[in-house]
Amino acid sequence: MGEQTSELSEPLPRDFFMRPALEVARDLLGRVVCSRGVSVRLTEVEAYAGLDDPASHAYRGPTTRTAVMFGPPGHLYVYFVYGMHWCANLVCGNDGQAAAVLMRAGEVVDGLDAARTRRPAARSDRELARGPARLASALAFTGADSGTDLFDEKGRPGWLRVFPGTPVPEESVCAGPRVGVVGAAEWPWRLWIAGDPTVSRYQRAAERGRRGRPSRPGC
DNA sequence: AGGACGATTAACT
DNA sequence: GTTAATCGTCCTC
Repeated sequence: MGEQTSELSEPLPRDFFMRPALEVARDLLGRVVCSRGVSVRLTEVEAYAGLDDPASHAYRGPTTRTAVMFGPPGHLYVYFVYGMHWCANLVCGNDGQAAAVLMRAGEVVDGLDAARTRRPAARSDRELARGPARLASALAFTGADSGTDLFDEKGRPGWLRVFPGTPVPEESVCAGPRVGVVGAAEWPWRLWIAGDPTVSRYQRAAERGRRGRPSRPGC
C-alpha cells in the first residue's frame, strides 16, 4: 500500500475540488497526497468556507498571503505560522470563493526514508505527518510552494498529486470543532478517521473536554 | 512605524 | 500538563 498502489490509478481531477469545502474535506479522507518522493494518506482534515467563514484566513478579503485562496480550485495554499511552521491547504469550491481544506494529519505510506530525513524529531513513523506542520514538513512544502497548481494548462497532473487511495466508509468518519481558531470554532468542520493513530493530538484533548460519550468508537 | 498574535511543535516537569 | 521558540501578516496609530 504505497506509491505503487497510488500510481496504479489516475490522480483525482480538478473537478474533485470544485465543490463546497466540507464536502471536499469529507472526500479527502483516505486519499493519498504525493509530493517530492513522499506519499501521505490523509487521516485528518479541516474545512474552511472562505469569505463566509469567520475562522478562515480569507474572511476579511484577499491579501498578498491569501491571494491563492481566491483563485481557482486545485491549487496549494501554504502559510507560515508561529514564526516557524508551514501548513498546507488545498483550494476548493468555486473560483473567488476562497474555500480550502487544511491537511492536518496523515500516514506516510511511501517515501519513509525521505520523510524521516525531513522530520528528524519524529519519535516514530506515525508521528511523521501527525499534525499540519509536520505533514507539510514531511511533504517538503514551504511558502515557495504556495500557489502551486495541481494541474498544468492541459489538465495533466504536475509534481504534486492527490490519488484516490482507499475510500473511508461513513461510519469511520468523525467530526469535531476546528483547532486553534477563534471564530466559528464550534462548526464541526474538522474531520478525521476514527481510531487512526496518525490523527493529531488536540483532537484527543478536545474530545476529552467534551460532554457525553463519543458517538462512534475511536472518536 | 509599531505591536499583538497566530489553522503549532518539541522539550520539559 | 506547561511553555518557550520565533517571525510574517495584519491592524492600528
